[in-house]
Amino acid sequence: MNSFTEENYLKAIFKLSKHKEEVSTNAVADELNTKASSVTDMIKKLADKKLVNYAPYKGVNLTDAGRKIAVSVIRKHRLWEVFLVDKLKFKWDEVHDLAEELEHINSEELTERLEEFLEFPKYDPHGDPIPDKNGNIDRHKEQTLADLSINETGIIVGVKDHSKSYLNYLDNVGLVLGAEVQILGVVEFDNSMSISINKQGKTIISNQASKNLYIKKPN
Amino acid sequence: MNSFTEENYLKAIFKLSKHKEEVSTNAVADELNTKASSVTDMIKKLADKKLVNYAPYKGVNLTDAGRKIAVSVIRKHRLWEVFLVDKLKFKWDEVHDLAEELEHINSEELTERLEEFLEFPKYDPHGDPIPDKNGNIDRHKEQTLADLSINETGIIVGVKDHSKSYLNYLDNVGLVLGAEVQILGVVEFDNSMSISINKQGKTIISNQASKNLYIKKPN
DNA sequence: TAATATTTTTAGACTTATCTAAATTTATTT
DNA sequence: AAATAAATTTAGATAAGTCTAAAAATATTA
Ligand SMILES: [Mn+2]
Ligand SMILES: [Mn+2]
Ligand SMILES: [Mn+2]
Ligand SMILES: [Mn+2]
Repeated sequence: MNSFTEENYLKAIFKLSKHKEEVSTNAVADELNTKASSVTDMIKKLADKKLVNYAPYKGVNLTDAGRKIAVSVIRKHRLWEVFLVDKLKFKWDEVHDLAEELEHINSEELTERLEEFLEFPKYDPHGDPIPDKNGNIDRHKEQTLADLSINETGIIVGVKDHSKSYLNYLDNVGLVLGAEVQILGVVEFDNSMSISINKQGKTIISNQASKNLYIKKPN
Repeated sequence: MNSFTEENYLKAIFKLSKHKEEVSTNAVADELNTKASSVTDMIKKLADKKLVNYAPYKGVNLTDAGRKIAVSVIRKHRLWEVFLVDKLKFKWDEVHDLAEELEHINSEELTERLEEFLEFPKYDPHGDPIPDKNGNIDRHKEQTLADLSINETGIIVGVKDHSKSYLNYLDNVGLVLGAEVQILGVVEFDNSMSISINKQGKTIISNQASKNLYIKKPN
């Protein structure tokens, strides 16, 4: 068995691996709000357990065994978020911290029954794909609202930033999953956008806001 | 905030307090499968936090603050057990260990929404009363099946022993919550009983089995 | 009541995870 | 290629929780 802490390190390394093959000590320290020296210690332990490949000064990456654990923790995190939002009526900006704890309860039986109870959801409340029990994940489409040009339209399918403040802001302006957004104009100076939401009105959003919204082009 | 470990000690002391005002170091050690020396250490810490009253060699008991925490952990434990059985279709002998973990997730909001989602259950799957959010608990009726005499009838309302093997056995013979039991005979030698369950057939059960079943007399 | 047994506490050690400060290695500038 | 800067690792401490073995206190029994 692995401790909560070990699971959190594996999850952090997994997340950071999307951007770079080799993950640096400092990147992990930042992600987990801890110190580089603590990261070095933990990485050595994970390397002893063959959950990461590690060469001093060269960074880490996950072994297959490590990746399997990371994905299973992510699977549980996202399933619990669906439970909290769909069944307990939490809002999408309230569930992350609770899921951060629930994700460490290790019981295949529990996870599978929860998944069934939730009717096999494919995405969590933030639009992130839920890995299946074999560890397969839908690759996330990387197109954001900021990538669209004038007059183009997109459907919101996910958020990149999961912070309470961002999610709250999105709620307030109506930028929720499934909303249809059309670009009315882009300010060249700061890339802020003027948009319509579900063909309604005109809203100005910053580049900071638009580049954190995943969209898909409508069919 | 208190650690999982502290919460487990408080819960253990609460449970043992039902039988004796002052709880002994060894009793706690037994309950938690640990050593007396570890218990002494932890009790000192809990005393520093004013969660228990402690006099060396004299035993411990909970302060109001300590009791409040213990009851809130028990409340969460029992609510999660209801969730696991009612919603996820676990059997009553499968839920204890999972609830042991879930009970430590501290969020009033979560607990209250869960309780609402479950439609404010009064009892857990083993017939134990669920404390309300103010910490009030129904006093458990202390009458067991072993207390009945020939021809008397009782409805099963709870189990004292929560072990997998006992619960499993009860399932197999049909001694589940709500079952109506009538005493057909008692063997004086070992107090084993011959009973009918829901007016059906004749089953022999040991004193060990009958004294762990809580019953109420029918109206 | 004195001897013995039991219970409880203390002493000292170990593990996990963390930190600060110092040393080392790698990267970037001049 | 030195010198300087940045990143990373090591050294040494600390805190939580646990354990074994020994000491101290309490309870039992003769
Ligand atoms: Mn989340
Ligand atoms: Mn999410
Ligand atoms: Mn239980
Ligand atoms: Mn129970």
